Amino acid sequence: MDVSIEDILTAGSLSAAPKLLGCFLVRDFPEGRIILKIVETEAYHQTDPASHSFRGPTKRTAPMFMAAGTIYVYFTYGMHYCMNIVTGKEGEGEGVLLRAAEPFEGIDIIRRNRGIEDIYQLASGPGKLTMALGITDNSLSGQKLGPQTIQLLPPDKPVAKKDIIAGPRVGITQAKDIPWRFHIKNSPFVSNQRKTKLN
DNA sequence: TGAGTGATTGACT
DNA sequence: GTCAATCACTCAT
Repeated sequence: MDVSIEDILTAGSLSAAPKLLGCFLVRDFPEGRIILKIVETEAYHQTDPASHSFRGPTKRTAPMFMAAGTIYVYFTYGMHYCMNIVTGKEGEGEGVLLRAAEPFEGIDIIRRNRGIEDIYQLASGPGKLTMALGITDNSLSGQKLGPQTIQLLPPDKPVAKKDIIAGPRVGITQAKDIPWRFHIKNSPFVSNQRKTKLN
């Protein structure tokens, strides 16, 4: 079964988020190539009040309304960047937040980007993930995935459905039956969830 | 024009 | 387990 990245992304965020698990993020540095395997994602949709796109496009969120495959980087909490991949059709304001990844190749370079050694801490959170990828500003926001930026490659073998955990977020009133958050079962690389209210 | 907010992290108790 | 740091962006005056 051959599923292209394009097929995954154009299907919409709720469909794309679980399918992006196991995909690889590739970025080339002068020192070499780094590869990270996505282990945790979160879907965002214009109908989600928590989504940046909820109130329509602004100067900051404009990339989220661009074509599928566009990178949307935003700055938050005064110190952290988060990376989204735009999904769905142009103008829909859908995206998938990359929350955590497993270092796969170029670990030395990732360690240098992060400034720490612990492999389980290299990309186990949205802010850490961007840092591991060498994202230190929002210059990638609005650009397309690709060799000049960051490449997204399909999984070597698709993640089995039984190994994907879907967790609905709490605290939202709309579409609360839809699970927005996905991660790979038993992966030690998923983000630290101490702060999430998963009662 | 200014106050409030937040899809987090890491340091400290 | 608790809390401060820090700033772009939004919304309300």
